[in-house]
Amino acid sequence: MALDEIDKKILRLLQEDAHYTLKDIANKINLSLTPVHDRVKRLEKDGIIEKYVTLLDKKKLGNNLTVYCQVTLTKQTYDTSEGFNQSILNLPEVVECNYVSGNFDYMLKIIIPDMESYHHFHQKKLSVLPEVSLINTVFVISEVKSTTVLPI
Amino acid sequence: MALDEIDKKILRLLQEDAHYTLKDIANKINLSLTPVHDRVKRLEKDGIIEKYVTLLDKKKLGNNLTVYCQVTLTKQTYDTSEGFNQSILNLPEVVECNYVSGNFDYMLKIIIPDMESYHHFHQKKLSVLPEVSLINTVFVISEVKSTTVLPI
DNA sequence: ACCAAAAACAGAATATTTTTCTGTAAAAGT
DNA sequence: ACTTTTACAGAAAAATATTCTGTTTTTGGT
Repeated sequence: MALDEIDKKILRLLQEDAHYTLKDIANKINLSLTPVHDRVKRLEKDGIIEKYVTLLDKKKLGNNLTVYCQVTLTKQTYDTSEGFNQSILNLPEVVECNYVSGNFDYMLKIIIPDMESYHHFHQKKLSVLPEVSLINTVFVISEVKSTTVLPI
Repeated sequence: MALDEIDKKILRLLQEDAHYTLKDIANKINLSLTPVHDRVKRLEKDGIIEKYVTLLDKKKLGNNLTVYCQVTLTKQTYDTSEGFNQSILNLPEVVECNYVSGNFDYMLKIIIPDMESYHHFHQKKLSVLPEVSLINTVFVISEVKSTTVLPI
């Protein structure tokens, strides 16, 4: 499962644009179609390549507000954690949720239309969860960088 | 540029899997190829569809540590901010960087192999930036949710 | 209400891309 | 040294995207 330099080149290209054709890639790395095809299939099978997705413009979809929620639970038990995790998975506004170290238990990233929708989300969806004790909100004022590209 | 229900169905599918074929989509929403093709092209032209990317498994690539960095700048001036922003764009470990409200100025998300690499990143790449005054690190213990899918 | 224009769609033809197949050369294992 | 495996190239086949033609529906204006 070790990646050689050719695998890395392929992954670097595909991370940037999932619509590069095999020919595009083959040309860029000076190979024929066959090895490129075989390697991509292997990378998919091995799960290095997780999936191909389409990224949409959140603002053009009307999502003009991004916030981080720092959530503290009522208890730090397994059951409490699991209950919270399950609830979060059903909330589409929550695009990231991580259990973290520090002064709070979870860091959430929320993408939502505006302050009014956030108010509603906060009051009716998040703070109502029985596991939630405290929510500290950090508002994003300006996005500097956002990438799905991992360094290889 | 208003999206009708058909556009939304197409976007919902493409968000999940950029490799759905036009035929796949056409079947799922009971249309022929032509309207699906035309709509996708329009959504691309209008920038609703931003790009198609490949998501890789960060752990299989050896990135076993995710951290949030809460950064405070030395000054809140425009020049300081811009200088910091530019530096961040060149750091591949930083996958998110947002200017935020609250007790600190920036929230960063860092994906990195291990604690040792984070130590190096913190000491040699982040804290050395002239605009940086304070760094508070929040370690991710466990990832609960991470999605590129926006609610439509 | 009527007409012209535009938009949305279906089906077929074409071009491009992916996938499979065949074979060769290099590398690895015994 | 020999076999097996791996990596690759080129070509054929299959699948997909793109373009073209034409019909129906919708829209906007009079």
